[in-house]
Amino acid sequence: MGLDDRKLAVLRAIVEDYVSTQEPVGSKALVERHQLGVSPATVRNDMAVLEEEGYIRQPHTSAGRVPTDRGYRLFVDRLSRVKPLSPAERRAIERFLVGAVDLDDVVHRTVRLLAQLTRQVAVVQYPSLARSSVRHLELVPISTTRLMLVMIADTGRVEQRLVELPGPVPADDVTDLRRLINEKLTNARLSETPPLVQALVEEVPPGLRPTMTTLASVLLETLVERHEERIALAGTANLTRGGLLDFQGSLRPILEALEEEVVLLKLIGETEPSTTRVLIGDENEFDNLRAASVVSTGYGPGTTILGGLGVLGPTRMDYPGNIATVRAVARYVGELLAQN
Amino acid sequence: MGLDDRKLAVLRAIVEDYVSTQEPVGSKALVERHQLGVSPATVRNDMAVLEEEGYIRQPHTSAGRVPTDRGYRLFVDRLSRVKPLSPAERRAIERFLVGAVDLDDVVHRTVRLLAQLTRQVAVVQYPSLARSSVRHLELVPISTTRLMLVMIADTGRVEQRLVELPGPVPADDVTDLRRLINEKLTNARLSETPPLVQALVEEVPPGLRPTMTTLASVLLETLVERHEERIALAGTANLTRGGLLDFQGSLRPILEALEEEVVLLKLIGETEPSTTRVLIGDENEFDNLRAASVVSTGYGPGTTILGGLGVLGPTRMDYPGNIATVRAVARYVGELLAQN
DNA sequence: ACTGGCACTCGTTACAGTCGAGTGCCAGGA
DNA sequence: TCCTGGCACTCGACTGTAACGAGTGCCAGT
Repeated sequence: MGLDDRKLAVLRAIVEDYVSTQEPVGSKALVERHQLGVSPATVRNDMAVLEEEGYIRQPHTSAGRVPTDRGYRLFVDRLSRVKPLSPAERRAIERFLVGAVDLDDVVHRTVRLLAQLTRQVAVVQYPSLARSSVRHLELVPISTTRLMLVMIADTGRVEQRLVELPGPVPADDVTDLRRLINEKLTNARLSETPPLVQALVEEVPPGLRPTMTTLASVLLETLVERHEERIALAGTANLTRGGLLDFQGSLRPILEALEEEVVLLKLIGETEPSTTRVLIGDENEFDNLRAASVVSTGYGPGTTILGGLGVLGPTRMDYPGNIATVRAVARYVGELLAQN
Repeated sequence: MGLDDRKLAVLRAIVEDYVSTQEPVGSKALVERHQLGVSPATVRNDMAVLEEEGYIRQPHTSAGRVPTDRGYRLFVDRLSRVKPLSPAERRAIERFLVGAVDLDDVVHRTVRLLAQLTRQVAVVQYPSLARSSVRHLELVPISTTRLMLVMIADTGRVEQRLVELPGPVPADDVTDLRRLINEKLTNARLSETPPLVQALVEEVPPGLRPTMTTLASVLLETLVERHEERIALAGTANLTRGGLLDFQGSLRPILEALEEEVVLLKLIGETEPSTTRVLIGDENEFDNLRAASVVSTGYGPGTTILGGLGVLGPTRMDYPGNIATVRAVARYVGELLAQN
């Protein structure tokens, strides 16, 4: 449909103004604040077309225009100019992330940083187990019939499980098992371990067979089935900015969605390498989040993606700014993990 | 002063009605809904006294009465009757907590359970490190100059830290160190470890002295200084119940407070053994939480207190019910940890 | 193709009036 | 002495009306 350059410029101006003022924007205000070079009347005609095409709408007959989800989509795809981070922001990122002592610390600092910079709700997924490798497996005897299985991933993530053995196992055997398991599994990708674990059961001396079988089932559970991805969240208080105009007056559905890890994972976890994904309002598959937008991307050392991170806020958000920030933070975190 | 039995009964009735209806309660409605045996006029006189004493107040001249923080306090201390849990609730608790596979799981299930039963925001502190003992310390070689130190506490909590060694250390020495450290520290209370760690440095053969010194400082940091208590939260969506009448219209300060772990720890972490603490509105030391109440208690196996748990909600909350629930959940969690 | 002008819409605000829940007080009765 | 019924009063909530103004759509003119 005929959307000439000026009409696109008008849409861009409407989005930018509405995002910053939070109020429906009218034709007069528009020509005053942007150099469009035409009169309000002309702008009104353009607006009428934009409305017909579904990019903007009028809350009330006598009010200005507001972008629709479709309008934001067009804005994000074709109209927004990249907004480079300010030096202050770059400095903030570095200052914030330097000095993290362990993985938990990195994730916590990252999520807080994101929330602070974007003034939105920030979500960071812990490095996904499925995509990492085994650095070391440790068997710690608790009693003669109980072991603590500790798995250390190359990302620094640590998982542990208590194992009830079928019968008493002497310390020497535990040592043997530990050696055997580490020989076979160290450096293996977690997603590739199941056949290796199966093979382990076969290789073990007959006396240890029952013990190894028990261990194997726990191993599989810990390494693979238990995809319990962890998530960190920060900045929920930012949801209350903008009075209750955003989110049509009720934070309830948003808060509910934020409590479901499954939902958050779907939102930020399914990212293709080096893309920044933007989900606007309706595009979201969860009813509770129809009034929200999500900007997310993957992070990891180099080109590997270990997890996702992103921000969630009202559809009326600063897309260019948030996209830039999310990307920058993801890159810094990736570098940090690479040093590990 | 003279608060005779009937005046107290009136106060109790006001609290109960206000909590359930969320609306200022008038004298007429009171006599209708409770068997007070007197006329509205009499109740009005009593109300006048209660107001003078600061237990209730009138939002507007022509409205009913609402309890003040002081009124709730009196209610909690002297007027509320214990509300036994319903069988359904008991069943819910058991069903919910059975089947937890590890500590993380226990804590997560507990906090969700609490939120669901009380319909408030639930907070659960992870078993405090300071109060637990060392079950095992593991040294995992990552490279010749790097170790992963893993500490397993008797509560099932696991902490790990990466250690950069001053120089390469052969595997045999690592084994020796592991044995030595475990000999001295296993079963020690974390709060009592510092002198033991110091002693360790002296006992080690001179060749391992520098390595042990490095290890010691990380150990101290991990075991003692790094009091990084962890917290789980659930049910924030419950804050939006009761429209925006509670919390004087703005969730902001509450949400901000809930993001500060320090604040939460102060709220639920400082509990004396087997007491249930109730903080009502003003009594709270944080300005952000002036409009909220907190019911909290400690939990742990037997009489030891390993951490705190509780709920946070509007001052207008069902104190007897929440107190009963918090206590019951704490007891069940304690039993669960004892089995460990 | 753009612009100025004009009639129109409709949400917002202000104001006045009514209604009613709830109160305080008082005089009378157990 | 304590309780009760009655009564005047207060004041927030709601309703209806009117004025205002931001913003629009349309049209005729350049």
